[in-house]
Amino acid sequence: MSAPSRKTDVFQAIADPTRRQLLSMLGEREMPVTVISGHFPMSRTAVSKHLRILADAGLVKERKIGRETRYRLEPEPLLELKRWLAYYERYWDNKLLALQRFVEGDETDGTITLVAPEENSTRTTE
Amino acid sequence: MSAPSRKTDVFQAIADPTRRQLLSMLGEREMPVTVISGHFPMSRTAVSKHLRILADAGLVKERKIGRETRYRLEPEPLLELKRWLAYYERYWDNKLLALQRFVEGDETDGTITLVAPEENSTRTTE
DNA sequence: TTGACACGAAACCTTTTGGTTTCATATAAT
DNA sequence: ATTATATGAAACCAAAAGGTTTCGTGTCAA
Repeated sequence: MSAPSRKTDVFQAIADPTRRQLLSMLGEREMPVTVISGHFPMSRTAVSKHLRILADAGLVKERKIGRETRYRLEPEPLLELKRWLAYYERYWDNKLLALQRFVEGDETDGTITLVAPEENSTRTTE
Repeated sequence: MSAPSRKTDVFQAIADPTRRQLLSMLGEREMPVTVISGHFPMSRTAVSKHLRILADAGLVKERKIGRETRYRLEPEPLLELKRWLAYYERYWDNKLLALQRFVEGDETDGTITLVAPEENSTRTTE
């Protein structure tokens, strides 16, 4: 059970450039919101909302220290991305693609059936 | 130049579950729009728009055959994702994280400075 | 105990997204 | 020629995303 019913999809979470920047920033060290938001051209509240989305995806963890809340990277959910990507690795040596395109040369149904992960097994949004 | 100024961001392109499904479907074989859209609970036009977004991200290639347009997977842009992800691999053996958290034990500025890729080098949206 | 600070929640606004239906055009089939 | 098929473009719409400002609450400092 590597995807423990997270509220937000990892793919969705990393789609936003600001959030990717947040991740790389929090990978370096744990940081409180005000400090983090100092690095962005938007309001603290906006950054806070991005952090919430990342937290909902399990990509960051929060920890309260006195009056401040510190966030840090939680890389684990990225494994889902890694697994997804791993499926496509097989296309990177173009042999398989070359074969397929050869087969596709004629109109018939190709009969090759390999099933990709995701969308059938990784239904987190439900 | 692995990111030849694509119109759409790869991260953005794969954020949508329908589009991920499209990719896995087109990885198997080249297919015309009507056939593809038969597998989805939405209109052909909607699927067509998703295909356009994928094409703008370089993730699919189109090829006209008579009156039909066939689409197929173009995996290359996924390498950007792979590179991005590779950066975070270093966190998966938790040694680095453990070290950081140890350092973070006190309040001082940590001095550890490793720069993540993305957001500085990979500015496609501009 | 009075301020100042750190933060999230709420209400609100604008732009983007994901979808629809309708229409135009190119190609194939009769 | 005429009709049917395959597809994209356009106009439109509702909901989601990404922001903002304002307000309330908890915590630290004087």
